[in-house]
Amino acid sequence: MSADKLLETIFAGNLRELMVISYIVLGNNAVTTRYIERRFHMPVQAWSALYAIDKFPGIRAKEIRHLFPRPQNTISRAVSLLETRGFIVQKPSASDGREKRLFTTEAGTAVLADLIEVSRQRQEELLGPLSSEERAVFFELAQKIATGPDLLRSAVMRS
Amino acid sequence: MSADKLLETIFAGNLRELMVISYIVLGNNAVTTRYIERRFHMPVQAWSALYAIDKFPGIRAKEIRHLFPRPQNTISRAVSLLETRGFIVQKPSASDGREKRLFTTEAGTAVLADLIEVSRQRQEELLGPLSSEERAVFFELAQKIATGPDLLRSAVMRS
DNA sequence: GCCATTTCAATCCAAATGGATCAATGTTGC
DNA sequence: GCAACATTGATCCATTTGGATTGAAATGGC
Repeated sequence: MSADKLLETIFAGNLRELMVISYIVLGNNAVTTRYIERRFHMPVQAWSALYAIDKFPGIRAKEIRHLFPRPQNTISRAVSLLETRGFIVQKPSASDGREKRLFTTEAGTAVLADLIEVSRQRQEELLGPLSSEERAVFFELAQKIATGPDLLRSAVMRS
Repeated sequence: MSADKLLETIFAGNLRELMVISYIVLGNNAVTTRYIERRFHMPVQAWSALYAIDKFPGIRAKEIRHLFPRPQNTISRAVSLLETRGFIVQKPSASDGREKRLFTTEAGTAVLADLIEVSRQRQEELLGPLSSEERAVFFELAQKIATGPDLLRSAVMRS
């Protein structure tokens, strides 16, 4: 059966919304992850962390998790990698000795500019099928889902 | 800074669409993946494969990749796990000795029913913030993105 | 002030991942 | 018909992952 036919059937089932989201993300990740690793020699979570640190100078590692919900040690390693590369510096927090405040360096800002530009282009490509009105609607609805009460905590799938 | 404030800022940036999609998926995966592993003792890609095999009896391993774009060996291992568990059987294709046609067993169908039910409930939970009209629009737009020409092949991020 | 508890981030290590290779089978060109 | 090439799916193995633990620092109860 052709790929199109397979997709059409899956996207007509009960789980269509989960399926379509999963498909978009698996498909996009295959492209994006490999590219970023090849060109920038860092895992995606490192660039995510760099983006967060640049947007919020002085952010703490644990706060990055609020933006990119990944395991704690993943962030820890990403931060450590960014520091090794000289893209960020860590300054112990004045108010709490356990915390480290994170800041981008000039080198970090420079590499981030490239990362952002290529990501922005990729975003245009990905959303190419939508008109600008559709795109705005899509974002609005996705934001509602993202900020909904049950995204991170499920009653159905409670652990 | 509060988690809400952080998100608000990120969702106001240039990369807002990528950020919101990434946030939804990372957040949902943290919940879903752990639950499925604990309750069903299988990785997510195994249940995806089971779902595909049940929807398309006789599907080949390579075709599953069209539905769930994962590395080939990931599918291969998932299929092997499902067979070990007795959830599927493999029958060598009559027309091509390399191919194996995949079929669910009764045990496979039974466990899949539970998986589908809990996934459907999770889907309702996740999409709870949307009205049914919004939900239909969201799906339609997501499907456009999913079936767009550049999802799996990027000009910007060509490897 | 002191001990128990909590919180932050680093590290440990068993398990999973995925790019690369391989073996088996099919297809093509001649 | 056969040699070169392509395709399917399994396996290899170096790297990554993430749950669990640890260590260090802060907080709370009394």
